[in-house]
Amino acid sequence: MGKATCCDSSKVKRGSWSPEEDKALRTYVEKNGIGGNWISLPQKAGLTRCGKSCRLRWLNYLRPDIRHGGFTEEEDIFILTLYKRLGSRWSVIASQLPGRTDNDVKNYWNTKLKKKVLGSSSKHKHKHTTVGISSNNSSNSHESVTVERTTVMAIDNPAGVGSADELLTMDFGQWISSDLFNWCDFV
DNA sequence: AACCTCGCCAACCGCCGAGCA
DNA sequence: ATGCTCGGCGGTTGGCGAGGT
Repeated sequence: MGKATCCDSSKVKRGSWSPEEDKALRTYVEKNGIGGNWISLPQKAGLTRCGKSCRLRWLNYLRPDIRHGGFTEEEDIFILTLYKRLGSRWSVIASQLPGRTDNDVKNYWNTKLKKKVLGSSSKHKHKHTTVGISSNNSSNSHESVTVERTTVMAIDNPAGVGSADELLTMDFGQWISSDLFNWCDFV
C-alpha cells in the first residue's frame, strides 16, 4: 500500500522526542493502554506525532521492561547463533531476549557484533577456538527465556525454522552452556 | 582551541501481511 | 474477490558526542 497514511509530514512533528512528549505518551498509555489503535492515540494523548512514531517510541524506549545497552557475552552468542539460524529476523531474535527490542538488537548487531564476527572470521580460521563464556559475570544466566527449540536444534535446516508457534521454554543459561553451538560455527 | 572523523543509536522510511468492510 | 486501514518489520539515515589530529 506504500506510504503510511498516518504520517503526513506537514502535520506531524518529527525528530527526537522531548521529555514532555515522553511524559505525555507514557502517562496516556499507562492510564489507558494502547487501546488497539496507534493511529488515533497521538490525538488522544495530545501529541502531534505520527502514530507509528508513538508506537516505536513506546516499544523501543518508554516501555517499563526495556533494558538498554550492556549486552552480555551470553547475549552476544545468543544473537550470533540465532542470526546464523534465522538471518535478520530481529523481532524473533529480540523476543528471545527479555527487555531487548528488535531495534536494540539490530543496532547492536550493525554497530558491534557484525564487526566482531568479521574480525574473528579473519582471525580464527579453524574451528573450536574457545570463547570466554564466563558464568561469573552472567547476570542473565538463570533468566528463563522462551527459545524456539526447533531453531536451536535445526542446525542444518535454516530455511525451515522461524515459526513462532513452536516456541518452547527453556533455561537461557543452560542453553548457553550447552554444546549445541559454538562460536566458530558462525565464522 | 578548532576541526575532523568515527561510532552509536534513536528515529524514519517504505514495504508487507492480516483483518475487516 | 477486492480494496482499504493499520500494525509490524527490516533497512537505512541523520544527529550527536567522543576521541583523534
